[in-house]
Amino acid sequence: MARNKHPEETVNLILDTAFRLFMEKGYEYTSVQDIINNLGGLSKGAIYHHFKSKEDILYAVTDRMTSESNKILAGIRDASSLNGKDKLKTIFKMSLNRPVMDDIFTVAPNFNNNSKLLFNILNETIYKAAPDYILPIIKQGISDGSIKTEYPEQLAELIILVANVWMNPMIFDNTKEEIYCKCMVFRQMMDGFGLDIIDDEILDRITRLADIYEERK
Amino acid sequence: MARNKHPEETVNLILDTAFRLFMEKGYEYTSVQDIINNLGGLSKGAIYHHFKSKEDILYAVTDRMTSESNKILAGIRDASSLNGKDKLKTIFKMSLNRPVMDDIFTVAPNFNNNSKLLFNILNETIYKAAPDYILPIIKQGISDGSIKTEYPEQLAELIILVANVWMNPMIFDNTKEEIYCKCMVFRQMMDGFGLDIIDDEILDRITRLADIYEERK
DNA sequence: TAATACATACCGACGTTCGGTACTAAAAGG
DNA sequence: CCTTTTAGTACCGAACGTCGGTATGTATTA
Repeated sequence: MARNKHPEETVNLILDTAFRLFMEKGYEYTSVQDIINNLGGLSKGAIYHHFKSKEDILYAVTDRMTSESNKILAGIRDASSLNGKDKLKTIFKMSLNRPVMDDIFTVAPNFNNNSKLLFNILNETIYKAAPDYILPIIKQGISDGSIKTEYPEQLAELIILVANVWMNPMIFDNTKEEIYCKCMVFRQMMDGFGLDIIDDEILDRITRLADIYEERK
Repeated sequence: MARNKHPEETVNLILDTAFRLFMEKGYEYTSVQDIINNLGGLSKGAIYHHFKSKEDILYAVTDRMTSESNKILAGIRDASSLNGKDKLKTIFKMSLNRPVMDDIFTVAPNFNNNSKLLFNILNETIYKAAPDYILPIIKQGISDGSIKTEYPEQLAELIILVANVWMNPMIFDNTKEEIYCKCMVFRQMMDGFGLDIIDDEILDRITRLADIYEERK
């Protein structure tokens, strides 16, 4: 294939293709040759020119999956008009209402045979999302009196772990009904921490997403 | 090496060696040849005689890790003298007081670069421990009035996921202090579900385990 | 003698490397 | 202003070493 004047287009093509294959077949069952064969003329050299390893491609793929989400989180975190508790509530609402969620749920990643991808998401959740986005909000909530806890770091971890991983219908392949039950248990958990922020609008949105995921199969 | 009259000894040797290497270097960075080199004379033929694949060895390793634990869980589940809530409490106490816990914590598995092992533990937790051991206890608790919930399946999942994964100091490489904080948040979560079963004895034992793990490094 | 426990030689597929080519854009020269 | 040079980038694809796995052989046991 001819040399591309805009190499970022080639990078994106590689990431698009790899993303699709990783989701369909799993990371370890997708060979570099598989990616090449689905690239439309590009060669092995092209891939290893832009990425230093197959694993490097996976990192770039997960980065692209989470970066947009993280931008939204940062925006809410840095907003000045809300107290801590309301910021948490806004986060749940906003991250569910992103249009890209429909896309991701339509692609329907297969986390079976995809331990590496799940591991990356888990690490991203615990070591980035929790300390960088949720923790500052909880700390603000402690200051402004809207949130009460002695252990903000751990509360941040637990909330985002449960929300991002356990309640993700793709990871554990849940039906709409199971997701609804999980939401209700999550609400009870949050209420137990004095965080009465899961309302019916959020419940509706989550079950609608689970619906999209379920219908696709 | 000469043929062993008791082949289960060879199987155990392979499992011991593989377990150690998987923990030290991670599953995917341990080659079958690595295992052979640490086996003391045994060859590839021996391994593929007793196991059908490298992945099969991993399954056997994780099975051995969880089987003893599961026997204890089954014993408590099937005990007739306790109500549901007390069974839950007993489970937390007993699984922490097993002597084998000290061993596992002294080996100190490395879950970095070990996504596949973590994935297996996660699956074991959600698809076996939760429905087979925790759920029956919660259902009994609902019958005898000691536990109240509308969503027993999801409550079982959440409790055992948080306890087995999030609060496991090996998985997220926590210090003793962090584990103590996690326990306190876990206690608050359980209290929120009306399950006031985490007492000071359990807290002490957990932090002592985290201590053993921390000192080893 | 049949089945089992292992050894050895070998296979194709894999991720990665590397010498090389083709193209582009900017500098240099006319 | 147009051409030539030059250096750097985008990409190619054969080759390499290692991997998980298999086929076959051999000695031991029941």
